[in-house]
Amino acid sequence: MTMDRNATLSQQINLFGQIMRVKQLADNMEITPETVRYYTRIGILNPNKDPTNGYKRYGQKDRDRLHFALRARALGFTLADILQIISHSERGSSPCPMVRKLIEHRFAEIQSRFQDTQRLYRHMQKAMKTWQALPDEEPNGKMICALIEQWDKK
Amino acid sequence: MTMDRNATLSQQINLFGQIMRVKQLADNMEITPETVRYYTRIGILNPNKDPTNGYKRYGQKDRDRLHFALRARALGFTLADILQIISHSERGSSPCPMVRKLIEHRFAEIQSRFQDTQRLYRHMQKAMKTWQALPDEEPNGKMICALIEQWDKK
DNA sequence: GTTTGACCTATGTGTTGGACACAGGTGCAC
DNA sequence: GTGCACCTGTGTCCAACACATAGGTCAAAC
Repeated sequence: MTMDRNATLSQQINLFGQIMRVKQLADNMEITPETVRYYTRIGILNPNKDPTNGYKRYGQKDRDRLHFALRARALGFTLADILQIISHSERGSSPCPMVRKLIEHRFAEIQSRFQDTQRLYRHMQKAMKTWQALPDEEPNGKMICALIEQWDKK
Repeated sequence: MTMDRNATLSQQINLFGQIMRVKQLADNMEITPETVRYYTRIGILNPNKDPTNGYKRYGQKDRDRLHFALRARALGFTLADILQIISHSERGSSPCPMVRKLIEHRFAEIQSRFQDTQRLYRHMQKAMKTWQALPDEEPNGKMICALIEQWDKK
């Protein structure tokens, strides 16, 4: 009954109701339309199509999925993980046990990434301090940049 | 004498001399041949070619460049940075002032990456703790995975 | 002398999570 | 009826490689 396709009106109504188009959904979730399109391409969202113009129509289910996806991503899951979780839950059983396993795995990854970045960060900090004192030098056939070449071995 | 357990005679001689082939250089620098090939493709290395078989021949200059590149990369420079530094130094002037500017830039990047990763890391840590206590639940049309959906709003 | 196996070549594709460009169609307020 | 924002599909690009394919080369073992 509230399904008219008068755009101005339906845009407002759809905020409470059923169907959104790309930009509207994107704005609503505070992401870009590109991201919505991308998630649609890889199957996280699957809108049906307005037969009159081919525009994608996103319903409540898509909003739920997108909402879930954005939270999961913020927790370190990959889009592939998310896809897997969704299709698992689609088949009726709880994906939570899988999620528990997945998060342990991702956690280990993030941890090692964190440590790598931390090492790099400290390395750069130290290098910057050392360099304050060092003079610039011309390249001399053996060295390309004195600052980097003379940085301590490993 | 006992340089490389599997090396042929000519390979051993070349370790003291001028010319190496891909794998030899890779082993020597402890990276993969793929990386050597990649750096060659993008111009960080430029070997000449053995006219008899088309094999790439890496000389001392390539070794210097690769050595430099690996150190610079470990300090957070991108390969594009490295390429720029090398070509700058090739033109005779010291790239050091450029390097100083570049590192400041990269440092800021690493710092923000570091903080992002750190946030994510703590976020996951907290989530994992919370989840220990939570029960698994079946998906119920509105929720896909209770663990993630009920995770606190940002 | 041939076969094995490790190496080499060039080229192309896949990875992650989108961003951006393009060419053209649609919707709607003015 | 014009202009603008939006939509469509397709394709390319980013970083830093890894991996696959198909074929050529080389030294040594049989």
